[in-house]
Amino acid sequence: MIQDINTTPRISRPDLLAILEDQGYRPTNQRRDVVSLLERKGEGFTVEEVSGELPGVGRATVYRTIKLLLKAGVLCKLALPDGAPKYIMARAEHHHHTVCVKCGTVGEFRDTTVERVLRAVGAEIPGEIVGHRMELYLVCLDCQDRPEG
Amino acid sequence: MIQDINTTPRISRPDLLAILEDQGYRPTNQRRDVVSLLERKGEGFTVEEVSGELPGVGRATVYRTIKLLLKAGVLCKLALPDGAPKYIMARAEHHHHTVCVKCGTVGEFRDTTVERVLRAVGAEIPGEIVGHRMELYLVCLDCQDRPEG
DNA sequence: CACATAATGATACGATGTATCAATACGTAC
DNA sequence: GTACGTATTGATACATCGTATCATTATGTG
Repeated sequence: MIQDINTTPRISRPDLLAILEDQGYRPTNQRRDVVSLLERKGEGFTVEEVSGELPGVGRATVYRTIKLLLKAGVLCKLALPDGAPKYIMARAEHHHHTVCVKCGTVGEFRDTTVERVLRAVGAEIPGEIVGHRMELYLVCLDCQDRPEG
Repeated sequence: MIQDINTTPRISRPDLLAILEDQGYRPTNQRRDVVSLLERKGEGFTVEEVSGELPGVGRATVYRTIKLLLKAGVLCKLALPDGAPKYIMARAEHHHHTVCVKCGTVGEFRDTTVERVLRAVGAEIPGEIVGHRMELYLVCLDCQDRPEG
C-alpha cells in the first residue's frame, strides 16, 4: 500500500539542462553550474544554500534558474511552516513529502489510498479541484536516537 | 462522510482577549483592537491586511498579537504556495483547508476518512508523526462564473 | 500613589524574492 | 570567423514578511 520511493533509483539522472534547452532557453555556463549542483543535491535545499555554494553565479540568476525548473516541473517547492521553502527533485510519480521537524530532512512517500480519498473528497466539494498538497511532519529516526537535539 | 463546517456556527464567539488573559497576558487597548477585528474577520486574512486596517496599532504589535494567538491555538496559519501566509480562526475539530487559486478565498472541510488514512500511512513510515498538513487547491464557484479573471 | 514589569512603537535589520537596466554571452546568418 | 539581434547576467534597488532592539508608555499590584 505504502511505497517508500526513497530507495528506488532516481529517474535515470534527468538532464536538467537539456530540459531547459527543449523549452527554448539557452544553456549558459551559469545554468550549467546551477543544475549540475542540483543534480548532486536533490535532498531538499534552499535557494540561498545553493547560491552560497556558487559564488561565481549571481544570486538573481540562481533564483531565476530555479524558477524555470519549477515551471518545467522538475523541481517541487515545499512551503514549510517556518523558514525558507525547500526544493527537491520531482519524480515521475505523484507523491507527498515528510519533513523532520528537528533536522529538516525531507522524505517522500506515495500511497494510492491517499490519492483515492482525495479524489473522493474533491468530488464532493464545490469548485474545480486543481491540485492538492499534503505533508507529514515527523521526528525522524536519527533525531529520535539523538534526543539532545 | 464529508462535513462542510463553513455553514456551522462558529464556536460560540470565542473571547480571544479572555484567552490571552488566561495565559497571563495583559488586556491592552491594542490587543483589544486586534482581536475584535479578527473576531469580525475569520475568513482568511494576512497580517499586513489586519495591520493596514488598524492604523492606530503598531505593525510589530499586530505581528506579536497574532503570534500569541497562534501559540494559544486559536488561529491557524496557512502557508500558501505563493504570497503571504493566511490566518483563519481555528475550530475545535481538526480540519483541512481549501484555497481558491484565483481569489484566495479559504474554505474548510473535515473528512474522517482522510484522518484514518493519514493515521494508517503514518504508522508505516519510520519516525514519530507529530502533525500533518493538507490543502486542496481549487477554482471556487464564484471564480468559475467570472472567468475573465 | 508608587513601583516593577509587561507592552508598545519606531527603527533597524534579516530573509526571501522580484524589477530594472546596462553590460555581456549566445545563437544564427552570412 | 564576423556581425548582428536577442537572451541572459549581475549589481543594485526595491518589495514583502517577519523579528530584534530599546527608549517610552501603560498596566497590575502593594
